[in-house]
Parts: sequence; C-alpha cells; structure tokens
Amino acid sequence: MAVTSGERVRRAAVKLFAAKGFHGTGIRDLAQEAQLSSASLYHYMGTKEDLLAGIMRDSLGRLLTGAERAVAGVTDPAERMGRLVALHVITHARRPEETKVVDDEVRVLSSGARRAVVELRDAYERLWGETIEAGLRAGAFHTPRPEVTRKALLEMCGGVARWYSARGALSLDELAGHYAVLALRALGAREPLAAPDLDVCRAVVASVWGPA
Amino acid sequence: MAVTSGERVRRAAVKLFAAKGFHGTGIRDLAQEAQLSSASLYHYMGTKEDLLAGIMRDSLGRLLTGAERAVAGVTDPAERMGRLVALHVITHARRPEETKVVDDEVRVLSSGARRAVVELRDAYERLWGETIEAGLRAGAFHTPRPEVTRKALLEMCGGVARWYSARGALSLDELAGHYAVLALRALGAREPLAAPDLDVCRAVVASVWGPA
DNA sequence: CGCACTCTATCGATCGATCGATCGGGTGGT
DNA sequence: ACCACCCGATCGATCGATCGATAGAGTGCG
Repeated sequence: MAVTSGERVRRAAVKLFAAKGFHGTGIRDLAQEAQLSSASLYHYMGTKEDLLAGIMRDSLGRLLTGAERAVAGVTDPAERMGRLVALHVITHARRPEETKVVDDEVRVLSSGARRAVVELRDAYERLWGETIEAGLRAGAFHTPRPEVTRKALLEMCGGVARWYSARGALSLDELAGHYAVLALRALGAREPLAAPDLDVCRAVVASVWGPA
Repeated sequence: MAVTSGERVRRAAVKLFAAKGFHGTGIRDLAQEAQLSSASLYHYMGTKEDLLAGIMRDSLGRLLTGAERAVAGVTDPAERMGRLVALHVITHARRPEETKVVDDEVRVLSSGARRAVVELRDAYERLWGETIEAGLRAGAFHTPRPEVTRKALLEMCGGVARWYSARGALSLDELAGHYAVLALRALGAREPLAAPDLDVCRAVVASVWGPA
C-alpha cells in the first residue's frame, strides 16, 4: 500500500482548499480527488472543518519546529534573521498549497480550533520579533517601529507562495538568498551582507517536510 | 435618499466578501446586510459573480488611476517609487475590505471577468516594474533580479490590509513613510533616504476614493 | 383634472441543485 | 467473529436564482 486512503484524503484537501478555498471545495470534490466515496471520507476526516484544522495545525507546527531548528544555537542576529527568512521562503516555495491554506483560511475556523492555530502563529512571529529586537540591541539592525517591520517582512516572505513556481528560472537557493538580502537591507543591517547558511535551511526543511 | 439601495448592496458585498469570502457569503447574508429581500438583490447586482467582478474592477481601477496620478510628471526614480509605495499602503490601509477582495478572490472569477481584472493588475505592476528598471538604469537602485524584488515589495505593501487598524497607534503617514523606507532600502537606494511627498499621495487617495 | 399606462423598486414563495453529513449494509483480512 | 474499510442511498438544510405580484411614482392624453 504505497499511499493510504487517509493520506489521499489529506492531500486532496490540501490541493483543493489551496486552489478553490474551503467554502469553494465540496465534499464530493474531495471524494473524487481522493478516489473515495463521499461517505468513506468521514471514516478519516471527522468533519470537513476538522480536516482543515488538522492541516493547519500540522503545517504551522512544521513551520515552527523548522524555524526553531534552523536558528538553534545561532547567536549572531543577522545570521539568525537570514535563516528565519530563508526557512520561511523555502517552506513557502516548496509547500505553497499548505502555506496558502494556513494563510488564507484561518477565518473559517470556529473559535476552538482557531485559538490553537493563532497560538502557533503567535509563537512563530515571536521568534521573528525576538530576533529583530536582539539585532537592534546589538546594533546590527536599525529600524524604527520594529513590530511594523516584522509584519511587513512576514507578509513579504509569505507572498512567495502566491507567485513562485518551481518550473521557473529561479532556484530555491537564489530565491531564499535574494529574500534574505531584501530583509536584512530593510532592517538596516550593515553592508556587506553575509548570506545565511542555506544548506542548513534546506536540510531543516527536508527534515520537517521530507525530501524534495 | 441618503444612501441608495444599490449603494447598500455594494457596501454589503464589500464588507461580507472581505470578512467571510465570496463562497462563504450567501445571497441571504447579502440581503440582510443590505436590508433588502434576497429577490430584490437581483434588481441591482445581476448574478452574485457579477457583483464581485464589478467590485474588483472598480477597486483595481481606482488603485491604478491613483498610482498614475501620484507619479505623473515625477522623474526621480526614488521619489516615484516612494510615492507608489505610499499610495499602495495608504490605499490598503484606508480600504482594507476592497483590497482584500481584490487580492483574495480573483480565483472565483470565471475566465471572462478574470481576464479584465488580471489585465488591470498587470498594468499596475508594470508601473512598479518600469519605475524599478528606471532606477536601476539611473544608478539609484541596486538589486539583482528586479522582477523578484518587485513581487516581494508588492506582497509586503499589500499585506497592510491584513493587519493595519485605523484605531492603532500608527498614523497613515507614519505607516506609509515607514514602508517607503523599507522598500527603498530593499532596492538598495543610497542613504540618506528622502521621504516621498505624502501630502500628494494622501490627496490622490482622497481624490480617487473620497475624503476619509 | 382624471384616467390609463409604464417603469422602478420591492416582496413572499418557491424552484431545482447542491450542501455537509448519516445510515445501514456490505467486503475482506486476521 | 470481529473490525477496519468502503459504499449506495438518502437525509434535512441551504444554496443561487426566478417567479408572479404589488405599491408607488411618474407620464401622456383627452
């Protein structure tokens, strides 16, 4: 059994939720994509919303653990920041569907599941915020209103999922490196900018999401 | 007659599409919000999709004319870029609902209406792209892969609609000025950075969308 | 003026289709 | 004999959309 039915359901949901949105995806669409009857779906997914919540918790969890692993033990603020950016960008480029679902469908979650997802996202953003603050204290960064800069950079990097195509001319490393430059420049880091360790970031993404 | 029924329908659609998405908003939701029966809706909106398409065309059109007005006659690339950023940010901060609908619901449009919207968006992005290219040629900007930088900056600035609140501590001018700095730094503009003419940008937004 | 007619704006009722979800009944491996 | 897995049939609710009808504000004519 190469791919289990449960796995097919999960993949169908990620694909369709990303492409048509939660409310735009019907139970029968999911069943067809997963090659199952609509009744059999319920053996795996609970409700449709449970399925969405599971995807979001899982994807956000992987993003968060990935970020923690990528910066573990790194003290230099610029290197930390560069790695956070690269990990974020690589994740969004390699898994645009999961990240689109996470970014666009929070609003459909009812309050219970919403709280868990928002908590994960806040923990993730806190990693960015603390790194920026540390860089400011160390004199490595220079930006007023660091919270605004954090929001801006997160939106910038997350946008990758909306336009990057793996079939394009740009490699993952070029993409991630370029975004790291943009972010560090925006933060007012001193030139010349050192590129973050992309090998580590790529490896962390592979350890969290599986090999490419 | 202070506000016509047609106007109420339009406003209800903008509000609900932004908050719950196109597929998450029912005809009966629209009717209740617009204080009309669901049957009367059809006197004004054509189909539900026509209503969405109209909102998107109108909002994108205003953004595009605003941008053209804001940079008309301006030759200095940094000033042009700063104005484009400021106009974009101010628009997204002042009309988060319209811009959210434009940014998030393109996928539900059927091919006919989709084409018109995508064409408008491409024309808008071309304005950014040409300004960046001009800045590179003039030696005012220094960035590899300007198309990637353009995408990144557009996503960064558009993200404002997802988090900015007019009730927060940040004024529109501070917000727009801050984003202009971030964008110009990312583009590798020479410090010290001159702030764009925010008065003009604010006035243009008011001329296109009405006074605040 | 008064009457017939038209047009806009609105409604309650209802259409066929589709929604998410459930039920009871298989089938096949252990 | 059990249990995980899967399905056809079907549920009540809701979907987007349309129906025929009405109230009221004009409009043209004798």
